[in-house]
Amino acid sequence: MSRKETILETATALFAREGFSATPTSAIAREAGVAEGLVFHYFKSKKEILLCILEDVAERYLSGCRARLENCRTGLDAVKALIGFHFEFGTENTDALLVLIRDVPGSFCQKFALTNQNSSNGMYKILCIWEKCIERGRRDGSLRHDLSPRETAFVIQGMLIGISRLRLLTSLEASCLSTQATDFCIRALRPGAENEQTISK
Amino acid sequence: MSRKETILETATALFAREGFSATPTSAIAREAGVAEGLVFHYFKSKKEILLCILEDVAERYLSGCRARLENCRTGLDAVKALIGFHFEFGTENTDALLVLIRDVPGSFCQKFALTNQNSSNGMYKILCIWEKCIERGRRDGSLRHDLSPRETAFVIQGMLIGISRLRLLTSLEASCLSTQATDFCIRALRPGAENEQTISK
DNA sequence: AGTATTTAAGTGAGTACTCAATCAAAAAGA
DNA sequence: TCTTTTTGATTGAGTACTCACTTAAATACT
Repeated sequence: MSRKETILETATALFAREGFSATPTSAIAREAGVAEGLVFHYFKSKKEILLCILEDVAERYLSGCRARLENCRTGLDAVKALIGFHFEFGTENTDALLVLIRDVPGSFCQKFALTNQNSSNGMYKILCIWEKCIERGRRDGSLRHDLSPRETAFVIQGMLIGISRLRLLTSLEASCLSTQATDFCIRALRPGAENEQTISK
Repeated sequence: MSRKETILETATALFAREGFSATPTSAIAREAGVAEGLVFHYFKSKKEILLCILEDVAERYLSGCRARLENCRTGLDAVKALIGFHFEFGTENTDALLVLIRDVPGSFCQKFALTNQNSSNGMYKILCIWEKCIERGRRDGSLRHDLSPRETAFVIQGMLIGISRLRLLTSLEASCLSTQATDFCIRALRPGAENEQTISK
């Protein structure tokens, strides 16, 4: 592993544990076993380290989602595949995910906000993937046809990140959570009794 | 409004916007229109300000939940009431909620972790409230009887905070989200087709 | 030799927090 | 009632320290 990679990985672990602002670059260098100057040789600023971590994790998450979608016959299959992948990814990338959960709502709000539907925005891309899944399921009949794709996508995405967040804060075992969350979603999305569906409040 | 309250409110707004670690006490004092020393007259440390904010919001959320539960006949009613309250609370307390979402996973992890099921822990108390709702709904038949209360509570709580988080990051209108989330949950929790329920993956 | 990597020793701005000193108003004493 | 004492609110300059980042020299590689 290159020095640069070592620095990135150390920073990821520290940002996950202490948060971005509370982690000094001196600590990153110390933990990585390099001089502090080297950190600034590879990254022009501390913020760039964070952006690098976030870009990396977003890209891996996105490509993982796309890979899982390839063998899906129906929209329902796709939903199951994406949820399964989400929790798999979460258990294998706890640190990176924690950084995302902790520090994205940070001073980077403008940059990452979904309001500017910048196509370079990872979160927005994932929302679109979910949206397409819902639409597909509606068409092929594997999901309820009274779902509104955009809002449903929003609910699911919020739910998945929220559950991961809660899990990371409580260190509950994930295996069970993944199936519970999947079942929960499937029941909410699968066709059936669409007319009783007006009573929300 | 007393000076102390002014300081607390200013700190809440700044922590929500910039994050705890990235907000200097000097900024709190400046924005609140007081001398920096006064901040430390009322709070013995910067961290104590954060704890004060978090305790306050947790307490208000909890008492709000309890109040809403009083007029509920069934478990299903309770679920609807709690979800409705969650989003109401979120729109009226965006700043405090943002602080919670941003800075609870912070250096306070031990303090707030659900693993130590400290009864003074707000998050744990809310989880318990949800658990009781599920159990109640199972008994009175308004919710599926194959739900496992603890895990379902976990999924719902994660979902609610996750959706709020996503909303705060994207400033989407909340009214629609509340009903969407409620419908989603109701469909997942309401009795019906319990035997098809084995196929999670 | 010459280029790329790595280091140690800075630098100055900014940090949380302290403290001695005012000031106004309440409490106590006459 | 009028003075004296005490109290708590408030200030802002000061302290010790940490921060992100720089620089110039040393080391390793080719």
